[in-house]
Amino acid sequence: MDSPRQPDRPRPVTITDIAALTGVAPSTVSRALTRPARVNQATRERIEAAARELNYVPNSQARALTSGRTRTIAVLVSGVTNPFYFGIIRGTQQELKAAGYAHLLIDVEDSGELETQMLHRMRQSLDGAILAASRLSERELVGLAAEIPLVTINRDARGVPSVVIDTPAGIGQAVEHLISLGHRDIVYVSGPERSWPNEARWHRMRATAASHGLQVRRVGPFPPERPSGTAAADAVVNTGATACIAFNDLLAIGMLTRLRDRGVRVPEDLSVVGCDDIFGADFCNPPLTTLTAPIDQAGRVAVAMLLSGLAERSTPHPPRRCVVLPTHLTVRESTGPAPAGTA
Amino acid sequence: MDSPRQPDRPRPVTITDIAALTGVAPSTVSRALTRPARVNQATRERIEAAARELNYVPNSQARALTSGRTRTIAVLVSGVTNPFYFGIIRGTQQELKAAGYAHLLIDVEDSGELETQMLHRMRQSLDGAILAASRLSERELVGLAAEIPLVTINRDARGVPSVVIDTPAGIGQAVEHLISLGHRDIVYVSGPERSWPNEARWHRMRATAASHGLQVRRVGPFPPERPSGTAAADAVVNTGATACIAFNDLLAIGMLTRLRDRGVRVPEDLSVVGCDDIFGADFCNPPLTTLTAPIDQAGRVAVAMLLSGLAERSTPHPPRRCVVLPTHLTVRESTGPAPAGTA
DNA sequence: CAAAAGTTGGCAAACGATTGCCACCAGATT
DNA sequence: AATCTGGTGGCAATCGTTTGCCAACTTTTG
Repeated sequence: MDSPRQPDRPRPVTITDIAALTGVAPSTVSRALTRPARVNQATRERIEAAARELNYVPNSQARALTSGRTRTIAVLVSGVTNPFYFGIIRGTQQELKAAGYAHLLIDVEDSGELETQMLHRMRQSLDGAILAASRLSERELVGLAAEIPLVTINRDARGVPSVVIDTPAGIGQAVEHLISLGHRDIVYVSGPERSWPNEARWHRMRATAASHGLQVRRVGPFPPERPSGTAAADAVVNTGATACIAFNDLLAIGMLTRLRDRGVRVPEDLSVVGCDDIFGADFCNPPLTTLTAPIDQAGRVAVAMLLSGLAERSTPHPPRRCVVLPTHLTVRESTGPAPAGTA
Repeated sequence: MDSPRQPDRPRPVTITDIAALTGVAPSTVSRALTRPARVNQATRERIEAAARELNYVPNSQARALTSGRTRTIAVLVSGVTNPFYFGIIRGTQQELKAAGYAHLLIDVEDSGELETQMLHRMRQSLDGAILAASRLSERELVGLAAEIPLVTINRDARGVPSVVIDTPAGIGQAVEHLISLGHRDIVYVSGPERSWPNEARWHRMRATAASHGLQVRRVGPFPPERPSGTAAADAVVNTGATACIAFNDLLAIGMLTRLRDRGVRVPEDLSVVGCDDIFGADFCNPPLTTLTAPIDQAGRVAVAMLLSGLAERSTPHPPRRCVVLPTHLTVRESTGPAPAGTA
């Protein structure tokens, strides 16, 4: 084990080197650098100077070994294809960088298996994890949360801190918007059936419609991707409805493309509402009326919650928290008055 | 240091636990798990069974400490806002996951400072890094490459392996396309002046035009973001040109929005070409003619190069490689015949 | 002035794994 | 029968850092 590293790459500087240079013990160097109050100011300054001079960088693996903390947080997303997650990634990245944590990105590709497995395997290298759009059951989630500090996004599970974007509330606004435009026949274009937000959106839509004495229908489920918009659009056209709310913008944008190809005019013949207000929702054709969600903020808040939870460890029972972020309806050009004939 | 970890979180299983359970020495367990040929088959099977039973997961920090390898690769992007990097992130993520490496995401926000600093600080926790869109000078780049294995994307520096997307070749195609449509006055909408691809695109555009006896102009520089499209559009309109090629799609899409607001018809009054074919280029209004770049593939190839370089370490001089990925022009609806009056 | 209290620094034992070296034991070779 | 060889397994050092404990010294206090 003389030199497992490259011959051309110099051995990194260690606290022992600094100790040798300043004539103190390695332990003193360690303390000077991590608990400044623990050593004499003069000694500390000598050590700091030497560290700077040698261009010392602490070895985080070695540090993690004793301290148990790695200053690394994993962010699990399901499919890096979906622009929705870019907000999450951006938000978490910002906040983690600011706090001096590393950002480990994991794509679990919609697989609960992969999700559990990855988290389990990496739990020793992580201080915590953010689960954006978990496919896990409540039981699995709680089990994992016992292994490693967790915060979920858009997935409410008892006992696991979470950030949820209140799209359902926005759905209420969207339904009111459509009803006020004279629509009486509105369908929901469903996303993945086992997705928590999907069900929440559908329930709220039904409830709001019911409070106006209307019934709503549902088509799908469709994978929440652009290509599925084709089938979704066709399905909606077949229902004869005058308006629809899609599970997310990706699906809605896909539908827009198909409707245009079929010669169905939006919003004259059919009004379309999306969810999330992702990149592109404002410049598609026509610009999409959608539920604007504070996606970046969700990522930032999730990180903040996770880190604050890490700080106040070993309290009797960690304060279970759930932050709800509001959404609002952004009206653009994909919604309009109901066609006259059907009023 | 009795128990630095949480009281409620059980101490993870170590090779010592397995050793105790099977009655062998820890070193034997280590060998059974990492060099199966080195131990007797019977012993190995007992150890493997025990490991499985105890649900053993090796501690990667400890492993890294002796081996020097962390199985972690950093991906540096400049601004997670730019959809171009979505592709890079996706591509690298896929390939890294397949190879069993962790994906550390770092946003360096267009700052060369941050880039060097981050890489320098993390070099001991990384097996290598992928630099997408580096702002570093050639000298800095070569210096860093001596510290840690590097592969750059779209940044050609002598001695540093790189993947470059051959957008300049595509620019040639785009210019031919515009000339064949009758355009004689084409301007380049410049991105950041110190960006390597920006200069490469501009040079190729000028060269291609020159070979047809045409001169081209240049406006900018503009930050390669959507909002800058407003200023860019105004600048192009002022030139009186009939066609333009923008540094990237983000800028082009921003221009489209502005042109529409100003009542400038695309492509009737002005043809617009973008670069990259990012998410959204196909559904904006009008759909954008652009240079389709294999972005994901660039990420995948970069990872493959980096990892293969890692494997064949300690060869006298690492084979300097540079992979060039082709692009092609995707014609959509933002380009058309030059206006009659100007022909 | 002695005892108590507070500072400051060093020793050495962890953390969990890897690995060079050696010892032991078969079986093969001479 | 003595030696060699190859296959197995253990010992102990090592990676770089942290931290409990103690010793030495300084300062305060009664």
